[in-house]
Amino acid sequence: MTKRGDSKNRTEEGRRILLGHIKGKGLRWTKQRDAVLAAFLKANAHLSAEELYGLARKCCPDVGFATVYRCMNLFVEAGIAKERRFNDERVRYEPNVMAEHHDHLICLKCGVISEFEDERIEKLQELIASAKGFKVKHHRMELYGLCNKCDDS
Amino acid sequence: MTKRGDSKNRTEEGRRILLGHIKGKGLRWTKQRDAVLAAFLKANAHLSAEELYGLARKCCPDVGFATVYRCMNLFVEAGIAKERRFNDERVRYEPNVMAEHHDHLICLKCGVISEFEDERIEKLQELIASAKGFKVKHHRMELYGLCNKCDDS
DNA sequence: CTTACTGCAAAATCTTTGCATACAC
DNA sequence: GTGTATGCAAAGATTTTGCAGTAAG
Repeated sequence: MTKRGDSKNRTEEGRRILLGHIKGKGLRWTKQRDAVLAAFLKANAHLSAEELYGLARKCCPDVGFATVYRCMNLFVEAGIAKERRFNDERVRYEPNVMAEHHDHLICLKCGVISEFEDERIEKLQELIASAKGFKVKHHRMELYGLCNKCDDS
Repeated sequence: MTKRGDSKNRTEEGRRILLGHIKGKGLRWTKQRDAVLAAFLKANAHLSAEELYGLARKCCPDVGFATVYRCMNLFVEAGIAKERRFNDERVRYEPNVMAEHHDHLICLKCGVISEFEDERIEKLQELIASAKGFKVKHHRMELYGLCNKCDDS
């Protein structure tokens, strides 16, 4: 069992949080939202809107592109998704359920995205920022390079 | 005098490098390229294509938008400019002449972009990456927060 | 029944490209 | 002269929005 919890737990927790957000705001639960949510949480990856559109349509063919975007914006608002943009490409969405803060390693060849967390980095950032009179709210740290597999070949 | 050299030196060096690149490839030196280059190097900031367009037109009114983009792509190719995209906004260009590697602090309120360099960060990155079997090629580290001025108000 | 949600297509935004003309070399 | 560079407008790519119909509560 990973730090993040298994896929089943995450999916249940994600649905619970989203339902709370929806009820609290007088919004509605629809089969499209369910399809996009399921695709999003099951994958546990950094998917683009296009990829989510493809996945969601597998179980609910009448999902439109706009709905995927509207869903993802809703999920971000509800706190269960985070937007990421690596390598200046399109936005990708990352599940934010039962997840700790982390940064990313991106393989330039195969595109695999790996996550890491390092307390020393967090502390150094505070140090550097305060030396410049900045108060850090959030940060972004991405390491681009070659993963084990791609470096060999 | 800063680490980066003063604006005059940087401009001369940038022009020298670009001219070398242009001659080497059989390209041509035009007044538009000169105008965009001058605007870009004089500002020494993180400007968008739109901002560069505005500046370049001041001394050369017949510069088009497409030319600004074409120029900036050429400058990146020649190695005198770097593309940056903060906060998922549009691309901004940063002079890369007589400049050391550095990372950025971005104020969320006033948008000011400050640069910093820290050897400890670089070393930690290598450490973290190699623990994951990654070989780092480049990285991106951005701290978002409030600068001195904006935190007070 | 009320009004939020949807799909579609059109718009917005940023960047690149095609084309005929202008101009370095 | 030859071929690169330019401006313009049109096309691309990604994301958002307007609208009339659909459906959740």
